[in-house]
Amino acid sequence: MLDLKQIRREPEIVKAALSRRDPALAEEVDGILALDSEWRAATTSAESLRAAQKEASERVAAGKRAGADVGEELARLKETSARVKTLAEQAARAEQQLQDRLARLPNLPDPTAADGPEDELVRTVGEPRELGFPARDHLELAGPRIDMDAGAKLSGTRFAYLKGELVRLELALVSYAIDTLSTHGFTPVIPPVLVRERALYGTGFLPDTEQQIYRLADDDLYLIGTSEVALASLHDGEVIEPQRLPLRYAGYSPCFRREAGAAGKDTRGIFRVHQFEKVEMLSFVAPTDSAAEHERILGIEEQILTELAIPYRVVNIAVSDLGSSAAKKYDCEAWLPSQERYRELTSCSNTTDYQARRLSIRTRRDDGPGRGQTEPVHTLNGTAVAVGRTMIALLENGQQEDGSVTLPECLAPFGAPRRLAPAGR
RNA sequence: GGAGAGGUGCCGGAGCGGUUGAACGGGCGCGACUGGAAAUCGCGUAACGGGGGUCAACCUCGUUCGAGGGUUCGAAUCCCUCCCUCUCCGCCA
Repeated sequence: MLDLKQIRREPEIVKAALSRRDPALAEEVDGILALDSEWRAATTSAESLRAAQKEASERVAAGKRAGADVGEELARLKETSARVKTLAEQAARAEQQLQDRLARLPNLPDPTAADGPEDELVRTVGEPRELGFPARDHLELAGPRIDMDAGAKLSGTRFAYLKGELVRLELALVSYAIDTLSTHGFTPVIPPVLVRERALYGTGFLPDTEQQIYRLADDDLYLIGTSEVALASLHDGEVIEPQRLPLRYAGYSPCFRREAGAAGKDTRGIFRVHQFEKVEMLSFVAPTDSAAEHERILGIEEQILTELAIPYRVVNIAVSDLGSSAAKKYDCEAWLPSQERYRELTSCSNTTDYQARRLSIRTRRDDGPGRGQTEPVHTLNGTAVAVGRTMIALLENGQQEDGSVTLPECLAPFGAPRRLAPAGR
């Protein structure tokens, strides 16, 4: 949610910023401003009449106590009451419309977010290995340890069974990620994965990406597509005193995505599936600190990729591709030998005050003008390890000519095998 | 799932339908007293929204007693729906 006061104060700046995403948004801002003045006019008249009503009401109460006849005043008040009701309804309707439109505006892009239309390459790290033999993809390397047929039979397309050593590898990746994040000050969290609408609205996934989200029809609950939803909601409605910031959480959860509209895309293997495990970072920081925190989170993602010996590159996502809540986003893309290109593995976003305003998560300004006043915190999120895709990258980059896979040393202490045997036929 | 109890400010805890934004107590902050402290006394102690303002301080109006509706001139107080907490029974990893 954008700050309505900012839209009033500097509409041209807001329009210019939103136009970077989509020129049509500037008009939307004008529409919102018109609704805003309508709402404020209605509110002012409703409230001043209500003030008069309250005052008269007190006179009635005083008169009754004194034993006076208040019949006439009561009749007048009855009429006032009806008018107040009408005016209040008008104001409420205007406010509802305003809020609905406002809620659909995406976040203002950060000035340093890439202009697009292409993402901007930030850096490339690590050299793709010269294999010297034809690359196998992750399904060939995994063999029966990834069972797509059984997954499809059980649950449909884009579901998989993971078996044997790959389960050990998955658990090790998760432990390794949690361990690494702990050293960076992130508190491990296992959140609920079924949430109410508010959590999705608050994080900006609704009304924006409705078609991506699984809903339980009978219970008014949704399956989260990322633990970001649950973690950002952890402080829903709170005022966090500035000395408690930053607050950092490492969420571990399964993630569920409908992948509607992705038909025919990445259909092979577990690159794009309806359910996967992920360890996610989420930070709540003072507004002045979010840019630095964003780089910090990116740094942790890069540390993990480096330790896992996965060649990758970092891109600054083009404004037109930003999700509605992000002001700026980096993706880390891993080299996949079988596709001979870089594919998205992790991602981190600075959502500034967009989610915090919707979820009413505030802190207090601790100096300067307006000291002691509450203002929304900034929230940021980033992938530590998206297990399925990380596994793909490990398999493909660690593959040997005989079809075996060498796995990185850093996972061994967490129970991962050092080597995967070639897939049996 | 069945039966019952309950949700009030930072906390505890009152509250005949009418000066209750909310008694009383505690906590916290400031001040007085003190060499300093304790004790004591005094003052203060919300969020959100509208309007005004030298757009800071501040002033003013409104909303908020789990949430949303309703009754009423007037609701923390009455009615309905939902959410949450606790106790007992049932079921269960």
